[in-house]
Amino acid sequence: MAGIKDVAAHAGVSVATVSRVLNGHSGVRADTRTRVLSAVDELRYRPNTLARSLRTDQTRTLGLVISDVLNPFFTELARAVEDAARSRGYSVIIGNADEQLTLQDHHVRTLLDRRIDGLLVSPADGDSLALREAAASGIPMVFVDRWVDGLVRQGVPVVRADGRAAVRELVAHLYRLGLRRLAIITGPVASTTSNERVHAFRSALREYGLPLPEAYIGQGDFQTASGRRAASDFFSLPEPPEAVFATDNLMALGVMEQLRVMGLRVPGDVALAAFDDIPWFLHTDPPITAIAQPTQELGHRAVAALTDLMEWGHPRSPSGGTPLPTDSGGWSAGSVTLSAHLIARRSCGEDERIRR
Amino acid sequence: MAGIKDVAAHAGVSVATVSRVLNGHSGVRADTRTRVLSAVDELRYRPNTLARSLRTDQTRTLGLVISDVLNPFFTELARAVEDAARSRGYSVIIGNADEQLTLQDHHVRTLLDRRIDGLLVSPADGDSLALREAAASGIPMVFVDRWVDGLVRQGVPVVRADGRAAVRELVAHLYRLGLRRLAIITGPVASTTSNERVHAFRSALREYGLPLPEAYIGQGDFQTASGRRAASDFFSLPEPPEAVFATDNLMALGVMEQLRVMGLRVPGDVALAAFDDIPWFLHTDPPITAIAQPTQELGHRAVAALTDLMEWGHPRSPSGGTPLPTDSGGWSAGSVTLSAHLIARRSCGEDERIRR
DNA sequence: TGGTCGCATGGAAACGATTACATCGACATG
DNA sequence: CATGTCGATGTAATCGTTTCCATGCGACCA
Repeated sequence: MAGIKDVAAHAGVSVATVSRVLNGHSGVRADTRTRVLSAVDELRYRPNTLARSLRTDQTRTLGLVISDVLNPFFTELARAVEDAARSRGYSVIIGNADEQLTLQDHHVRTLLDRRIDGLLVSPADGDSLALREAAASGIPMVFVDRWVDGLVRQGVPVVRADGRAAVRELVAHLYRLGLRRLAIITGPVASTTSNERVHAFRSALREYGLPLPEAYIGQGDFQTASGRRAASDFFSLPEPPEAVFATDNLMALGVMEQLRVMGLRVPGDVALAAFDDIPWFLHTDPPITAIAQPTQELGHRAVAALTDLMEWGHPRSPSGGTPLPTDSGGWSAGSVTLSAHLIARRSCGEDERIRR
Repeated sequence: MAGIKDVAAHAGVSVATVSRVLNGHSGVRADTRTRVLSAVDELRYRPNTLARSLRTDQTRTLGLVISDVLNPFFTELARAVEDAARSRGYSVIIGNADEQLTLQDHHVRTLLDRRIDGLLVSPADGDSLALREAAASGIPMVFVDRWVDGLVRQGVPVVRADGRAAVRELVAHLYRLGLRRLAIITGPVASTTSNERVHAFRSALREYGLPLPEAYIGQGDFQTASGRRAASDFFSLPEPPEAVFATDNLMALGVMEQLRVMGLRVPGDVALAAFDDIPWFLHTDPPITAIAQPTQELGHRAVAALTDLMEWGHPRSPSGGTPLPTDSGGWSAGSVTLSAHLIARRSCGEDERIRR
C-alpha cells in the first residue's frame, strides 16, 4: 500500500510538502499542490491513520459504551450519537456491555487502549474499576442516560432525561383508571435510572395513599428474561398486582411473554406500562402505555457536551441547554437534563383522555 | 501516560525485554519477568495499540458494516459477530450504512483507513466503489446476509440464509388459507436478498397459477417509511391485495402503521407476513407470520469464515459448514448457506396447522 | 550592491511500540 | 587455554506520519 513517501517521490517533492498539502496548511504553491494532489489519487493514496494518530496524539474517535445493543432505546441513542459525531468529523466505536460489568470494563479498557479522544458511557450496574481509572486518567468523559454517582461528584457531566414527573403522571393515570395494586419491575440494584424511577413511583404511590409492598417490587436487570421472572412471581402471589410498570422496554417484553404463557390478558387481567417508548409499542396487543425519552436529543446533547469538554478542557458555560432549575444543584457543570413524557395507550385500560 | 520506556527504566531493563515479557516471548529469566510485570502495574502501563499496530501491521480488529442499526435483525447479527470476534481475540468496529450507499462507502473507507484486519459487510443497494476498491486492495472480506454479485464472482465468500424454500412455504400457507391476491413489498432494486425473495415469491405464485400484477409489487427500501407508502398505494387500488408480504421487518412495521391510520384490520381486511422474525412479532396485534433466519449462527459463521480467510489467506477447505448442495455452484469458496424457516402466526388468518 | 525579509520547500527528529542483530558472560569441550 | 555454544539482554532500525528548523531564492530597500 502506497505511503506518503511514494506520493512525495511521484510528485517530486518532500514528504513534508505532501503532508502540508494533505492537512490544508498554507504556504504551498498552487502548482505543487495540484501536483501532489494528482499523485495522491494516481497512487490511490490514503493516509495511515495509525501513524497519524501516533504522531498527533489524537484519533478523532469517540467511544460509546452502551448497556445493551438489543435494547431499541440504545440503538436509537447510538444512531443519534453517531450522526452527531460524524457531523463534527468524529467517528464512533460502540462497545456493548450487555448489562455486564466485566464486559463493560473490557470495552472501556479496549477503547482507552485505542486512544479514543472522548468517552460516552451509559454505565451498567455496579462499581466499575475501569470507569474510575478512566476518569482518573483525565480522558474527557460524559455519562448518558445512566451515570455513576461517585464520578458525577468528581465532575463528570450527565446528559439524561428526568423521568420523575412522567412516572408521577403514570401513577395518576393508573389511579384514575381505578387501579390500586401497583407493582414495579426495577433494573439492577445500583442502577441510577432504575432507582430514580422506583423512587418516583414509590413517592407517587404515597401521595395517593397506596402501599408498595415488597412483593410488588420485582427485581429485574433491564433484560427480557428478568421481566418474565418478575411477572411469574407477581402472578403466583395470592393477591397479584392490578398493574405492572416495567422500568424498561425489554422487561415489558418479558412480561408480555410470561403473561402469554400464563394465559393472562392485558389490560383485562392486568395493566402494563413501560419506560422507554419504541415504535412497536403502537402495534402490540394492546398498544402499550409508555414513558418516552427524547432519545435523539439525548444523543446529540451528549456529543455536544463531550466535544465541549474535549475542546475547552471544561464544559462550556451555559451548556447550551435548559437544565431544570430544580436539580441543577447536584450535577456537574456541563450536565443536561431533558424531560420525559407519558404516552397513554390501551394497555392500562380505557381512559377518556387517551388521544392515540 | 507511561510508555514502554518508563516501564523499562523502572524495572532496570531495556525496552526490548519489556516488549518480550509483554508478548509472552520465551527467553526471559523468571525474575526479570516478574520485575517487569510489577513495574507494569505499578505504573499502570498499557501498551499503545496505535504504535503496536503501526509496527506489526495488524490491529486485531474487524470491521462490520451493516445496513441499518435500527433493524433488530442487524443488531442481533452485530451482537453475534461481536461475541464470536471477542472470543477469538478481535474487537469489532460497527459502521451503520442506514441503507445509503454514500454512508456505507464512508464507513468502508474509514474502516480501511483504520487498518482493520478484515471486513464483514452486508452491503446496501447499488454499485459501491469503496467496496470494489476494498476487494481490490486484497483485504480479507466476507459478505453476510446480503452480497454484491460482481464481487462474489471475484471470490468474496457469502454467509447467508437461503429464504427461497421458506418463501415458497409462505405462499403455500397463504394459498391454503384461501388467499389469492398476494402482494409483495421489495427492498432496494439491486438488493440481492430482496431479489431472491421476490423471485421466489413470483415463481411460487406461478406454481399456484396466481398472477403477480405490477401493482402488487411495492417498491420499498427496507425502511419503515417505504412500508407505509407501499401499503397506502396497495389500498388505493380498485382491487387491493388480500395479503401483503414485506421483505423485511421494518417495512412490515410501516405497513401496520399505515393500516392503522386507514382503519384496516389484520388479518380481517388483509393478511400480513414478513421476512425476519423478531421478538415483538409474537406480541403484535395480531402476532405476525414471519420467516426466521438463524441470525446468531449467521454471525458466528461469518466471523469464522473471515478469520479463516485472514489466517490462511484463503478459505479453509470444507468450510466446516453444510452448504446446500443445490447452489454450491455459484458461490465462492468459503461461503456458507443456512436455511430460513416459516413461523406461521395469526396475521394471515387461522390455520389448523398453526402451533403457536 | 549587499543586507533583510518572506515564501516555498526539504531534512530529520519525534511518536511508542516490535524485532533483527549484536553483545556478553558462563560454561563445556578439545 | 583457546574456542564454540547457549541463554539473557541490550542497541538500534523500523513502521508512516507531523512538524520544527534550516535552507535557498527572489524581491525589496537603502
